[in-house]
Amino acid sequence: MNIARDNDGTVGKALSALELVAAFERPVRFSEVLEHSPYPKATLYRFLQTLTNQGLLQYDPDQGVYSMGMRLVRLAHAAWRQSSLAPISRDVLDTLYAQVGQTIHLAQMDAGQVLYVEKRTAIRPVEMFSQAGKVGPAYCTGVGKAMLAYLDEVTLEAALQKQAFYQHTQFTHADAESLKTELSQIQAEGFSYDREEHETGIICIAKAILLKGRPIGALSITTTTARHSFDDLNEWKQPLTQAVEQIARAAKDWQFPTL
Amino acid sequence: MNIARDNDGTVGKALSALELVAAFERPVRFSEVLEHSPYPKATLYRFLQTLTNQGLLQYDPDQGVYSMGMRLVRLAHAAWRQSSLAPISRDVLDTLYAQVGQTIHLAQMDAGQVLYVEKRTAIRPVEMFSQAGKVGPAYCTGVGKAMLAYLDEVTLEAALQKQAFYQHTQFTHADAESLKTELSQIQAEGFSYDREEHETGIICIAKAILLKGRPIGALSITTTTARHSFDDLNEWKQPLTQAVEQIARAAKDWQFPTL
DNA sequence: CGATCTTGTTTCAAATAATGAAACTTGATC
DNA sequence: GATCAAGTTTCATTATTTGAAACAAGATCG
Repeated sequence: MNIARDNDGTVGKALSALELVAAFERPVRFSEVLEHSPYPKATLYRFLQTLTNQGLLQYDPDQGVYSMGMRLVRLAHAAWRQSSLAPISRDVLDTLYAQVGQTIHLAQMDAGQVLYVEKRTAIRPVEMFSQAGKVGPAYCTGVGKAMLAYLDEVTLEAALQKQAFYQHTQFTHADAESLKTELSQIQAEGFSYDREEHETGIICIAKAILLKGRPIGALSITTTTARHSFDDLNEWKQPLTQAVEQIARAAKDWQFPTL
Repeated sequence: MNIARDNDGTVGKALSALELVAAFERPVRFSEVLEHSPYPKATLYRFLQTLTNQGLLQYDPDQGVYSMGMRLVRLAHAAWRQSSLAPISRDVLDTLYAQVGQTIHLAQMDAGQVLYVEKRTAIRPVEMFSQAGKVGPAYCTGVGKAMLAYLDEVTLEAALQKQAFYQHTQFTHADAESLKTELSQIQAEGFSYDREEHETGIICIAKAILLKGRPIGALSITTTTARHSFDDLNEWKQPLTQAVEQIARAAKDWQFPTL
């Protein structure tokens, strides 16, 4: 396995064109995509045409705009069911939420980023894809750091390359060195914390879900500085650990794919 | 735009290989995929490799199995947000659910099939991707028939080609002719019904969501024969119509992509 | 223990598909 | 009616894909 190159011929290029459209987060004209594209006009044009034929994009002839296609939703449903931790963690999350009454996130690693696959919140019970499928940074979230802490040397380096180290708050790690120091601490301690590193006032405690020593996901309990102190977070260690262990056990049985 | 061919060169073939894996609904060995594949060994092998590199598939070296990749979930999140009716329909569905207290489905058309993008149920409030992304047949569901009824001649014929006409119950339409007769009736009436055509004991009333005369989705209220009669369904005509109109209005503002 | 499958991976010349500069079409704008 | 911008098509060149066959690595068996 190479160091994640996008040298996958036509398929790789077409997918990068798809990402180009996705990045806009709204329907886009051909010319807009072209501006952000490394491909010549005719080439990009054919990519978008192919992607549209394939249902990965949708084309609105009235407005002349492309948007993301619904076939992706169908495919993601299959992905979510067969290789996310979410389906097997449902009951565990329900129980944990009943115990702690705080926002809970279940995340997995994807291309160096944190991908949320399930969530429990009081505010709005049903939010579907608006929650699952969301991505976040790894270097400044509880779940992200929890998973990074258990990656092997090679995978970790690859993941660190992809971190932006954008200074979200004054507490955000500024570089890989600073982050690495905390990672070894997390591994020793078994718990990861977000101390307002991503958003001011938001703190969390997280723990990695391990399968054969490799992190297959992470679970976090989130709160605010207004309601809880850093020390309060530790009171959830026990229920969090229990939930993580239950998910790990379920994953082992369900021959879960390792990363 | 051609009649939806999969003559999209390498990209089309690679995606059909992806669908092949998706169809298993579980992690699969290379040889299992090969058995169901029209491609020669080496070709399929390279497809799976490329798809894995691209994160559309995941490969577990321990078990030697491929499963669907998490990149799909990330992409689908973008698709769901920018081109599904779900985000703009959230409040409308909440209101409708509060009014009728029955299971509600919001669906769109994808490749001749019904794709559910949002749902409200009493049983389990949060189910995420296990609900959204699900697909169902068009010819024997309320939402499916509602949308089919408003398709133009050409698109309808293409869609009808893709219907299986599997006899789920004794009430299921057996062929395109029988279905077409009902479609014109639905168009005249404005409402579509599922009279135990998909599952015994399950009935629903549905209505298409139109934008510029074209169906961009459909909304349905489902119940059981145990609790309601066919006539009872008509009591929901008013709230259903109101909800459909609200969604249509929201879609118009948000320059929603037409199918 | 060596022979024989079975499954997965690589090779390489031939076949095919992708590429992109440029020409062309369409429709809007001045 | 001339000019400009956006989108689409063409076609010779170039690069990628293709797949039969050889190869490797385990399993299974006599």
